[in-house]
Amino acid sequence: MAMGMSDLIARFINEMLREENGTAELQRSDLASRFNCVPSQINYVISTRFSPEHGYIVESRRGGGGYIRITRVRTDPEMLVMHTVNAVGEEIDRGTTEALISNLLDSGAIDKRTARLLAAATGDAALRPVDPAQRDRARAGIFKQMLIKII
Amino acid sequence: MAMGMSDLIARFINEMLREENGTAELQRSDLASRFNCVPSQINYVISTRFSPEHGYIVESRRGGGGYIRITRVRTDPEMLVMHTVNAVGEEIDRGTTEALISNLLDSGAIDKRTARLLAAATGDAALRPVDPAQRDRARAGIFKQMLIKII
DNA sequence: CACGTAAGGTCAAAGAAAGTCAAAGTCAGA
DNA sequence: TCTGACTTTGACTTTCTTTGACCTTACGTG
Repeated sequence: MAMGMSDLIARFINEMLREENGTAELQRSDLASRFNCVPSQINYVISTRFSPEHGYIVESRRGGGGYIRITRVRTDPEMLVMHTVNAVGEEIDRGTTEALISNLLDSGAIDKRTARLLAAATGDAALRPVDPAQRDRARAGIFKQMLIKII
Repeated sequence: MAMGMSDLIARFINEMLREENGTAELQRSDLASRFNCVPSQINYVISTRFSPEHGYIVESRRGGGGYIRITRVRTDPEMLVMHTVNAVGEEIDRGTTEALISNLLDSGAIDKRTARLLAAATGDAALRPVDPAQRDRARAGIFKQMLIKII
């Protein structure tokens, strides 16, 4: 398992989250010096792995006694899926679809296998036979039907 | 048996897969320099010999600490799925698709939920936006892509 | 209240991998 | 010998990470 600095930091934060079940409070410069990296790397890790889209709330305060608090929020999976269905209109492009799928995956609403299936069914390879002009409409139809049945 | 570069690389990867039973994580540029070839040749080997159609899942990440992970997923049920993939031609009608799906379900190759997803993605409701003349081709594309990724 | 110091925030540039694609090369079989 | 399939290469692209300079906000003390 390849592990860069950012992955190590993320793992550390996850550890904290697990130990204090669901919430981690840290000091940016502390963490940075513990890992021998620049402070802003902590922000990078947080914004790429603990963003709201990943299911976390991040609060912070500057100045003396400052901190960063990360809280894991568990959204109801069904709610999220329905929300996604409603977010899909008459048509949807591939990029947006992928983003929605990985949101669902990250938030735990669907598992990896399901994500792969959704991606497979709405991907370019699968839709190649469809007239490009209709592709986004077809994608929307397929995606929504699958999501509806997922629940 | 002539052994070109690609075959050697493939053999090497198979070795890794065997040693770490079923999963190999590699770094493209590393492997490339070990075999004195250009990095993109690794992609060639992977796409010709370790594709999903061959029964592998390939995941990767770019950037610092990037990697390519290949996982073998060959079991009996998967063989059946692959068999089904190969049975689907350029186009397929809804009835036949449903029959194949319930075959897979009956044989235990896929579970009920997966069957529902397959049916949802290839059903009339999902394909309504697609021009009727192209529908069977689209269905075939979607069905096959999903089956390939089902593993 | 002003101001110094101690946090954290932002952003963009540089660096590190992997991906894509098409041209050029090989080679076995008709 | 010709042709088509498979390989090899390399230029260019995209994505993710690391770093650092500079900005903003909160305390706490004189």
